[in-house]
Amino acid sequence: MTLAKDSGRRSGQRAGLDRQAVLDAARAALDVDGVDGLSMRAIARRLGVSPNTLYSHVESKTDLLDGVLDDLLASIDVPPAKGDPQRALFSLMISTFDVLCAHSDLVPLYLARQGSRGPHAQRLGDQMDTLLDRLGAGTSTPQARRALIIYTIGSAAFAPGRDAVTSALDMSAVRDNFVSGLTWMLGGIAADR
Amino acid sequence: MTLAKDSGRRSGQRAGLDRQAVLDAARAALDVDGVDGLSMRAIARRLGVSPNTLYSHVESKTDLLDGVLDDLLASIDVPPAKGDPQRALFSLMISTFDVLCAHSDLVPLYLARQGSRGPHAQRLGDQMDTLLDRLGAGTSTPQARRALIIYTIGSAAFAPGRDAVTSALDMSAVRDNFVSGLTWMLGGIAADR
DNA sequence: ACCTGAACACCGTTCAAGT
DNA sequence: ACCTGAACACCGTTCAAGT
Repeated sequence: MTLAKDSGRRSGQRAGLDRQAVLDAARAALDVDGVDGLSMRAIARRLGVSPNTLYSHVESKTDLLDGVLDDLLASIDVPPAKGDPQRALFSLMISTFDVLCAHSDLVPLYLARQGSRGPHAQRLGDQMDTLLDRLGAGTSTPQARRALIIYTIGSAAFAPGRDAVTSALDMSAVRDNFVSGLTWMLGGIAADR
Repeated sequence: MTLAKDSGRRSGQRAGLDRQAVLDAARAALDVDGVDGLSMRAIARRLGVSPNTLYSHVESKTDLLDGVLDDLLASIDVPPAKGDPQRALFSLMISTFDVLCAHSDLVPLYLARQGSRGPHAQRLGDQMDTLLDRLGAGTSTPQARRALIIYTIGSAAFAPGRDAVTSALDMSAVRDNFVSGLTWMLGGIAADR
């Protein structure tokens, strides 16, 4: 029943973990048990290891959450900066929304730390900047980027969570609503040019 | 030093609390210690009462947070629905942003429960609806309301927290940035009419 | 009805010690 | 360097009992 609780390991014996293994276990815990599964002790249990060994691979719970989050952002496909920049921005933000929505209960924790500074978040921000420049946002590119990020992350946080009773119809309404707001905002940005 | 820890009360003796007294203590704890002060045990300590007596006046911690939040929203001044609806919406959202910003560390908890359904939140939503109708949003009024709420709450969540080292200059830049996005979004909504 | 002590099942993190 | 047991200082909540 209890999976690998007493693994019979003595003090000096290794379990063969590294940072990525811990992050992977955290993601698995998140997928199965939601944000409640993201406790140090639950992750350690899942790895068959005592809670404090996580600190050999991760600085703190905050550090772990940052890692999980950036791993999540890795699965956003960044479209090439060709063609209509407004269309490209549109699909980039929708991709981000979809990925974050799949873990909407994690997003408020994300917000609490004011966004990640991980490499994948950086990559997304850079791509947004070049697209906004090409759209003609000019000197207001940083403000536009920030507004789009806030709206997208906020929308994902407001999306129905994993435990909510939500029909596919409700979910598509939420998505349509996100698209409406995104259209308004992008339209406003483009009109300023 | 420890304020009213052992108050010498025996089992049957009342402390004279009611729901509002608990909510007030919670707000005081929030103002002094930030969101970390918002634990049942810390609030009880502040009231000189044992932790479990809070459950005589509050259903759960979630219920308490809802109460604190709606008390906060009460201090948003809702402008009369006269004059230019776009200007009125503008100032309504900015008032909301300012109030939420004063407790930006609370906002992610707010988001996690997808907004409050308290009486004051209701009042704000109703006012937004009438203003959006007067702006000519028509059938897209619900989407516009939702987009504006998400952007405003998200912006407050992203505002620098109480412990961050933030100059007044940074804070006003954050506010200016919020205004930029709000302008774009309102412009987009009005242009659809 | 309101409050108490005690308990339950948890947290994140640190520390000394073992290999 | 990686892992352990034990401990510290917390959580939210429930339960039986007292007035």
